Amino acid sequence: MKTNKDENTEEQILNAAKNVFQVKGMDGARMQEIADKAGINKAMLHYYYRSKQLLFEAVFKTAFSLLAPQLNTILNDDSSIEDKIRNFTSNYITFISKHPYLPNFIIQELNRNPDFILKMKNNLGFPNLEKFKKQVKTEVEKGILKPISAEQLFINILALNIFPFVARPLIMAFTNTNDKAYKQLIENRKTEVADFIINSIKNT
Amino acid sequence: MKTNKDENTEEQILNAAKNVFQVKGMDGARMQEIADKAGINKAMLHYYYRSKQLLFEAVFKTAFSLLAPQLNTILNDDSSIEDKIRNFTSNYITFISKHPYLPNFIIQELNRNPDFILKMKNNLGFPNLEKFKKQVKTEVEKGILKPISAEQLFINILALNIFPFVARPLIMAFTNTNDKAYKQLIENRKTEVADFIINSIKNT
DNA sequence: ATATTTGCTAACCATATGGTTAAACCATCT
DNA sequence: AGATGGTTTAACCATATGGTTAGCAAATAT
Repeated sequence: MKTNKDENTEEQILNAAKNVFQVKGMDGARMQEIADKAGINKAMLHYYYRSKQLLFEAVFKTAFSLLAPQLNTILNDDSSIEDKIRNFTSNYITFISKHPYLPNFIIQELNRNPDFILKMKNNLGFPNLEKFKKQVKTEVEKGILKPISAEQLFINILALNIFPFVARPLIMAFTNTNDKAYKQLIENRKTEVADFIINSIKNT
Repeated sequence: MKTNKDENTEEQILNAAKNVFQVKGMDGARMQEIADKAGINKAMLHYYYRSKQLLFEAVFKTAFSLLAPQLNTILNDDSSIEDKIRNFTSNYITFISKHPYLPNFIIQELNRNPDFILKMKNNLGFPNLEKFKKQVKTEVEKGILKPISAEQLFINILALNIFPFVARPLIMAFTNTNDKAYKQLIENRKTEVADFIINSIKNT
């Protein structure tokens, strides 16, 4: 019996859980707080999701499945490496700006429990580097790009895009910026990061 | 009355606390586990450090004061930007390889409690960008470097060096590498990251 | 030698927390 | 109307957890 109201409750729980888990992590999150945010009784959490662990996994999976497609953009379309980098950098920073807790949440929880990613790997749509590797190799051979391994390039792209969100408090302290200035700094990166990468790898 | 034995106990606690806190974080750490690892009674933790919070702060401060001097290397010596980047990249990756939990610990806990860094900012030896900024400006004006803001360059350097340690489980999954292969990949970055950055910013 | 301070432990405490239960509620079907 | 079955709640439970206390042990001072 899936009335509207039922679906709402389940979704409300997931939403509240998303907020709490992403901000406080598995260990810091409290079932009571999730229930309060969802505006329901704590017992409902268990009615719908059985346990904290399962509720957490539901949140983690939706978070991860939000992030993965973004990566596939750069891996699986047919444009040139340069275009891919420009597109990805701009899109990704825009995307994360709307979900600023996402990368940190995923990275943190994977460090807490590295085996967790094995469950994700089986999912359809898990990022796969094969096409990207071939493409980098081809463009290097053609002399479009300077020699670089696809893995290292991929890591660099991720690092330059994701790190400013993950290490935000640290960087804000080092660079002496407030929220507004940091937002601007991130905004600038939408094009600067791509330029930075392409400057480095493109043959002239 | 600081006998050897006393100092040993206090240090043993700090050491055990370091291990537990760095792996499990403030929320995931248990006082009992710290006591067990230190081989002493739980009450001793409170005898020496009063509360979990204070013990945690002691750990955090030592961790942070281990990391900060590394950053000052790149900021405050007199070599050229290029040399700084080469030195820093190699040294930093070597250093972190010996303390792999450090960056993630600091980043995670700062996200949990951003105000925490204010306490650090007052410490002597807190990284300061002023000299680095001037130097970048000078080298850009001289035409040695392509135009880039010192802040963005600094963020890029940090990102490329630190991110592979922070996001290790994620990257291992994406690139399909095991522990050994990942270690090699990191090893290669000691020079490749510097090349990557310098390629990007140096005028030819 | 004795008193005193310091280091340490076992037992205990109050509270927080994830989870359960029994009963109430409410919509739908007969 | 009354039975049925999914949904929701208040009250409850067992355990984990940070923290405290009273007293012992050992070193230091007198």
